[in-house]
Amino acid sequence: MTNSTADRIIDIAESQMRSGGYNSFSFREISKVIGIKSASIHYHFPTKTDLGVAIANRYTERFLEQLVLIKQEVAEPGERLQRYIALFRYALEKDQKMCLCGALASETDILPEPIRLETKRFFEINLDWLNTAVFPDAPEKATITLASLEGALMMSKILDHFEPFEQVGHRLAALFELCSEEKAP
Amino acid sequence: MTNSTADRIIDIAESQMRSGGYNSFSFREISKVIGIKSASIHYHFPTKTDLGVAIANRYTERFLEQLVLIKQEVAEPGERLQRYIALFRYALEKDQKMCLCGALASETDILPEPIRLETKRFFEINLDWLNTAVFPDAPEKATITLASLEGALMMSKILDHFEPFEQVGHRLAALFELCSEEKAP
DNA sequence: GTCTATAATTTGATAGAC
DNA sequence: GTCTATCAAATTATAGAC
Repeated sequence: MTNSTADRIIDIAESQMRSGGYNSFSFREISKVIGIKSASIHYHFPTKTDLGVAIANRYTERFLEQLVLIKQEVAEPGERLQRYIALFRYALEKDQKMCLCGALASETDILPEPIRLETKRFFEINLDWLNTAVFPDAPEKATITLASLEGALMMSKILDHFEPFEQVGHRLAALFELCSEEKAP
Repeated sequence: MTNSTADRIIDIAESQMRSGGYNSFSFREISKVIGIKSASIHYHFPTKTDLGVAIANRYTERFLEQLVLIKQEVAEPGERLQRYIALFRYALEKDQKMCLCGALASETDILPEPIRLETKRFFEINLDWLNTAVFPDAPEKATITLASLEGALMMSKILDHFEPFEQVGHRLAALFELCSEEKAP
């Protein structure tokens, strides 16, 4: 059994969005790839905003599934962090693309409101998870973890090399282990 | 004396690019804002790619000027880092926009080649500067500094709050001061 | 569910007058 | 340098047949 047409539409649109943002996917392009007419896409998703929300929602829900899985399978916070980093590494090395919500967050100002809210939700969910599952003590660590991973994807894409991402992943592990509890001046 | 038309074109296009990326600015929109016809813009910049390169180049050169200035005015690495962080804070709090090259790097795959290369140059220049002026000992720190600052802008934009950026800025300072020299397992 | 046909708008770009 | 006029292409979207 294969995917539904709606799923395939989301597949292709998501891929294009992760490459070039919200203004970089079109009904025509999607229709060419899957071999139907662009008018048919409107049957599944009446407007472009509707499709955009569906894409962001599926992406966030799938990501959340992985977060739940990690929490179930791994108890030790340091190893949970490694598994979390691996989610972003997968995006970079296998998909060779940005995190969808990272690509969208860079365009916050031009996103239709429903898509902006769904993108925001992705970041809130990730911060919540990091705060509870990895850094129960220091809330700022969740922020720098997510920020540096999103930035690392961006840098590895433009520099066309995995090294920036791996350096950040390595540093995050060190940050976790070595600076466990300190105070600022 | 006021700016030249070419400068004003770049001003507006840069602003739109920083809000929504490369596919988010158009000759028509620019022409409306500055009160000339879109055909006139082609006199200054024959193609959209030409304009895009000019925008990225001016942005990078201006940023580089600031980096040189910091190096001249401040000797202490920790204070240099504070001044560096302030460049990004300015982008967020005064312009209320992404770093131009951060917005473009997220769209690496769809950028015309000359724009991609100019964007890449921005990151290379920043890493070079951080490595020589702030972290002469540990090269990976430059990467996590730039990555987390770009990611912090992205997060503060989508979460619509300065807190993520300030948390990252605070953490970077702590990273600099407290984990000055350690080894990983 | 998918098609044809079409509308209305926007886009980057060019030719040539002034 | 800026204009008018125009173009070809791409965009989102709708109406209605099958």
